[in-house]
Amino acid sequence: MKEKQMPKYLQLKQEILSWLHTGRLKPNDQMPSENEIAEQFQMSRQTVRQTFGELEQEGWLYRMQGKGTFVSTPQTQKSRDVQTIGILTTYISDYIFPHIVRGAESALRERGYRLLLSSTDNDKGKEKESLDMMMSQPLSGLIIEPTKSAEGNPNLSYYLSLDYLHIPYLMINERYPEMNCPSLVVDDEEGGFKAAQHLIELGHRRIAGFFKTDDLQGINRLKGFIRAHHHYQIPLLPELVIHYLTEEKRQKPYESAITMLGQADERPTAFVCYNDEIAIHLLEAVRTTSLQVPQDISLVGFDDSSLATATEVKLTTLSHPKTEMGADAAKILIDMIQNKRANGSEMGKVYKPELIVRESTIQVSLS
Amino acid sequence: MKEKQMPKYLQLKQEILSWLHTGRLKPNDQMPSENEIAEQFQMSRQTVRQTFGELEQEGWLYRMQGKGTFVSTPQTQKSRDVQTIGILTTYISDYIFPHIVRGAESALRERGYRLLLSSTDNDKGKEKESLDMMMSQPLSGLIIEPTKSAEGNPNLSYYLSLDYLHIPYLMINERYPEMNCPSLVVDDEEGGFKAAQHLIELGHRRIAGFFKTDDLQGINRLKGFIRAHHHYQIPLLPELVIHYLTEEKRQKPYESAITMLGQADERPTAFVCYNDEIAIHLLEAVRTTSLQVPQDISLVGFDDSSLATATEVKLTTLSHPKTEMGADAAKILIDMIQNKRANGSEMGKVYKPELIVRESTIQVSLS
DNA sequence: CTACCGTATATGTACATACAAGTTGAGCAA
DNA sequence: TTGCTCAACTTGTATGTACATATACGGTAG
Repeated sequence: MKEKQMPKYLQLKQEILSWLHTGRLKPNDQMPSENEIAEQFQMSRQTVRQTFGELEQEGWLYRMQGKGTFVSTPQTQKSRDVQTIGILTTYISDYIFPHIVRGAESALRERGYRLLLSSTDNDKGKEKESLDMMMSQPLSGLIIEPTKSAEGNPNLSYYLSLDYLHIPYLMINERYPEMNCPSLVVDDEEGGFKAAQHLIELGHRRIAGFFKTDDLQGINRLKGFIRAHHHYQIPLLPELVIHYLTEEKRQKPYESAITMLGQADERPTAFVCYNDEIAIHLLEAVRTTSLQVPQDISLVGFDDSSLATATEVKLTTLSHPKTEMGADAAKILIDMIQNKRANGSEMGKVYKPELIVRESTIQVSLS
Repeated sequence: MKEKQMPKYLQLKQEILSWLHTGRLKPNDQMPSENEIAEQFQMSRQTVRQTFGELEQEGWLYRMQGKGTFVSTPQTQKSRDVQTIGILTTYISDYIFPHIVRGAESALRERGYRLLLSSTDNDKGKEKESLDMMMSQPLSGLIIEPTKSAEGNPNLSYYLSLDYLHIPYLMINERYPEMNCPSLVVDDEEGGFKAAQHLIELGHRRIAGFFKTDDLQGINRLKGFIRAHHHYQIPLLPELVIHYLTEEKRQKPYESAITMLGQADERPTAFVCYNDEIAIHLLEAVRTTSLQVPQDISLVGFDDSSLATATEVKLTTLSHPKTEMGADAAKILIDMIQNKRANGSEMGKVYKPELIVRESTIQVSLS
């Protein structure tokens, strides 16, 4: 009797599970009563109860006092094959993130994955919290848009624990060389270059730049902006380069622009803006003076957001993959999950931004 | 002895859980043996086993045959109490939904819940799919923004299964009287009324309305628009009321507006638009003629989105709670979960939209 | 027909006992 | 000291009983 190795209550469990799997018992069927089973299998009712107790815990059965024991409905039992993927983003509602999330969501849904969403509000503490909550239940993969990237990677050690748990992850909008994961980024340096190049080719020589410098995105755009000046051998005037922090975005660029526009003799003829939001903001600033866009000031934004075409003067801007990036992230992550390639920084992608010329930039009058 | 209502094995469970929470027992501490507990609490060893069994199932304890019973390490135990809540929305990236999601997400995260997000793209089939995937693992609650509401509730039977599973849910932006759940809605009829009222009080008499009529939101706004005309005894000209479907939103309102503006003698003096997006669109339409906003045409939008202030002429519009609504939905849902009130349509909320007067509406010249 | 009351039967709680099986450490023998 | 046995613990399995409590159903009084 080799089967004796398995305790009776487990043998009974196997037997009942086979009834369920073979369809001998269907959802909502009533089980034989505890006493019936006990008699049939020549065991005591308490042992049957032990078996039923485990099967109830695992969701196969449910019991109703006075009525009997029943088989659970399928959705409660076979919950196994849907996997979950998390997205950790900085600001859910701002700007272009909804488009990224949308791209990822639809790609995931098509492939039968669920999406967990959490935002960090660019707060390291919240980032840790969010990671904790996400990993509280089985997670198949994670898409991360990191927090405050220009200051390094605060939760690095935390992300490394993902490696330990063999949870594949990738990063969007940012790349950390020290982390061995794919990253999907826009070549912001190229974007900054193209923005400045476009204006220079239109004859502009005094170009102001407004860049948020507490994330790598802003710093890279600024780098490209500077490189274009060097490349075309245009002197870059320090007083025309404004950098600001996230907290200052409502005031500093606006006020700096007003100040610049007040100096009639050394006034810039074009603005390159960190993104469309700031561009719209500076468009306002220009309007408060007697100057006009694009006649007096040409304006270039970034990201090709919905704001860019909402204005009367449609913004010239640089494209951002948005939805495509989200969808790509989802696809690559699923590929990593299915092929068990938990690392693979070679799977990343770099998107080249395209210049979209609209109405906010014109040839400068050669006087 | 009122406490006698609770079975002994549950009383013991509470007691032991309190030991864990107060730190009297720390992770990896050894528990007293089953016999010791049995003697201390004057109960049989079997009863203690029943308690220990549940606590082990729930991850608080682990047992080693021959050695004893021990307290689990934190990561193993508290993985239990993170619950998941789903949001089912029509379009993730459009317009105001990101703000709703953001409000809900931050309220949920504060309270230790995770957020599952899924969008339906206003497709009944996808709605069913999304529901399936969401419920494939334990779900504590669901926030639903229903699909195509003006045509009835296609997946009604599906939602009723939520009742059966005792999953609390609520609806936002829409109310179905036949469903016994709370709903958070904006009083769109009131909004439509206020928009028209504002223009009427500014002296406008020929007011055109553009309404999307394949959801209740649009129909209610239209209702309010009509009611205002009746209330002020202004004749409502049928040719000035345009209704369109979601698929037509890019062409029909725009073209209708152009046509209207072409008729010099019977030209309307104001537009009420279904939302800010259409308002911006019609602002474009006006610009293509030689007319101006607000001098020739006053314009009222809906929802107070970011688009409303992106334009040169800031839009007069009606407020929408957005973030607040998302946060409220999350709070109410958590309340329902914690108080086991699976039904409770009385917990809903109706938001009164406020008129936000900006630059796109002016007093009509009394000629 | 309705309201009420048993009865039968189901699960829920509680206790007692017995033995199996794994762990530990004391104590003894080589 | 080393290696062994064995007693004394632990948890695991199994069975027995008893009573509480919820449900369904049939019969009876009104």
